[in-house]
Amino acid sequence: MRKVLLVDDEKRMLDLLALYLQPHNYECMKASDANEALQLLEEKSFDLVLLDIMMPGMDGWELCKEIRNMSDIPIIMVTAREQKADIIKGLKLGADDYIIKPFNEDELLARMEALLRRQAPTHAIEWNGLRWDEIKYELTYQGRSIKLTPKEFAMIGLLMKNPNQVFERERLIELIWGFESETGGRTVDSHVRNIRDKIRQSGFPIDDHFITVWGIGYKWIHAPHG
Amino acid sequence: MRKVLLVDDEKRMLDLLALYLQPHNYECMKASDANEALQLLEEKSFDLVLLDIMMPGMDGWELCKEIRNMSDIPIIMVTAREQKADIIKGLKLGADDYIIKPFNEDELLARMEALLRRQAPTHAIEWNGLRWDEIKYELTYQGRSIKLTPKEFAMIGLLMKNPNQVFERERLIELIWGFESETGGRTVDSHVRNIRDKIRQSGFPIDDHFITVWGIGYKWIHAPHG
DNA sequence: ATAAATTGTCAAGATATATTGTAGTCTTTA
DNA sequence: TAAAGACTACAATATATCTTGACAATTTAT
Repeated sequence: MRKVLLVDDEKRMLDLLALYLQPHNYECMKASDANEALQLLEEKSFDLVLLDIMMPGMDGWELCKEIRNMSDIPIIMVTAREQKADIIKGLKLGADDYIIKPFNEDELLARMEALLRRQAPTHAIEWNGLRWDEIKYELTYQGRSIKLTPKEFAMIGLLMKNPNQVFERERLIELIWGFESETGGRTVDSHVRNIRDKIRQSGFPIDDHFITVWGIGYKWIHAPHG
Repeated sequence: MRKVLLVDDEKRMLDLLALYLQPHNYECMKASDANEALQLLEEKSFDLVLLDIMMPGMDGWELCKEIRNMSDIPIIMVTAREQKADIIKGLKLGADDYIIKPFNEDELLARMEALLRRQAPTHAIEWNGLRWDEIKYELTYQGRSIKLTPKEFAMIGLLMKNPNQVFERERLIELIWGFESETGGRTVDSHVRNIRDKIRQSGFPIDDHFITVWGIGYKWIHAPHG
C-alpha cells in the first residue's frame, strides 16, 4: 500500500483523486494548502506527492522548493494551464514530472507508477509468513511472535526491506549503529548468528533467505539459489 | 559531457536535435532505424536515448522493449501524436518519459536533465541475458545465478563495464587487487580460467565475449570477431 | 616447419573469511 | 541496586578463496 499526499485547494478535486486512486491500492491523505501539506509531510511518511501548482497563499512553486529542500520524495505537479514555461520552472525546482488538468486518469496512474518503480519505502513487510512490522515493533512467523533485540530487529528489517541487495558489514554498521560507531565488523556476525538462531527455532527456513555473501557481507533473498 | 543517442527516421529531425543539444554539452550520435540504434548501443555507451516511436521496420515500441531488455538507460520517447494510450503503452514498456512533437526545446532539455539527475552511476550491466549486478553482488544468465568469488566478480564486472577495451594483466591487478599488490601475473590467468569455466557451464557463450588479446591481456567484446 | 613466446590447466599449499563457543562488559528494567 | 538482557570481543574451528609453479597447449615469428 503506497501512501500519497494530495495537495489541492479545491476540495472536489481532492475527493475525485482519492476516489480514483484508492481502488488502485494507494492510501491518500489530503491537504488543501501548503502549510497543511508541510505539516503532514513532517508528521507522516509518504511515497509520492501530487501537487497542484495553483493555490492561494504560498503557491505550488514555493511548496515544491520547500519539499525538495527536506526530502527526495517524488513530486508530480498538477497544472491547469498548458504553459510550457511553468512546467519547466517546476521541473527545475525539483519536481519529477507533471500532468495537465484535465487529465486522463490512466495516464496519471502510469506516471505515478513509473516514478514509484524507482523507490519503495515500507513500514511492514512479509515473506512466506514471516512478517516484520516496524510499527508493532514485532517479528512474527505464522502469527507467532519471535522475540528480537533492537539491533537484531533493525538488521533483519533492513535486509528484508531491501531484498537481493548486499550489505557489507561496514554499511550495516553505518545504517544500524550510526556513522560514528566504533563497532567492529565481527560484532555484526554475532548478531547475524543470534538472528538466525531465533528465527530458525520458529520453523521459518531462515537459511534459505538470510544469505552470506562470501567476502562481502549479507543479503536477504526471496528464494533459495536455484 | 553526456552522450545521447538520437533515434529518428527523419534525417532533418536528427540534425535539428543534435544542433540544439550540442551547445548544451551533449554529445550526440544519430541512428535512423532500430537496427542502427541497437548496433550503436552495443558498441558505445550512452547516458540517454531519445527515441521517435514512429519508424519504419521495427517500430519504436519494439526498440524500446529491446533496449530495456539489455540496459537501464533512461529513454525519452518522442511522439507526433498526442494519443494517451500510446504514451501509457510506452511508459509501461519501460520508457522513462515522453515528449510530444512539435515540442519546446527548453522543455526537452529540462526533461532530459530531470532524468539524468536521478540516474546513478552504472551498478548493473547486461548483455544477451548475462547480467552483472553490483548491488545484488550477483552474476546471472537468463535469471539463473552463476556463483563467483570476489576476485572473479570484480574482474568480469570491470571488463563488461568497459567493452572493447584491452586490460593488461598489470592493469587488472592494479584495479582489482590494488596498487600495492605483489600478486603475480599468472594469478590473473587462473582467475580468468575459473570465470570462463563457471560461465561456460551456465550456457552463455563466454568464449565469444571474453577474449584473450595475445601478448597483451584480456578484453570483453560484444560480438564474435567480425 | 620449427623454435620461441605466451597462454591454459591443474591441484596443493597458503591465505583469508565466516561461524561458533564462550565470556566479559555495558545497559535497561524491576 | 541487583538481576536480566543486550552488546561486544576474542579465540578456535570450519570453510572458501587465492596464489603459485610446473607442465601442456597454443600462438607467433623466422
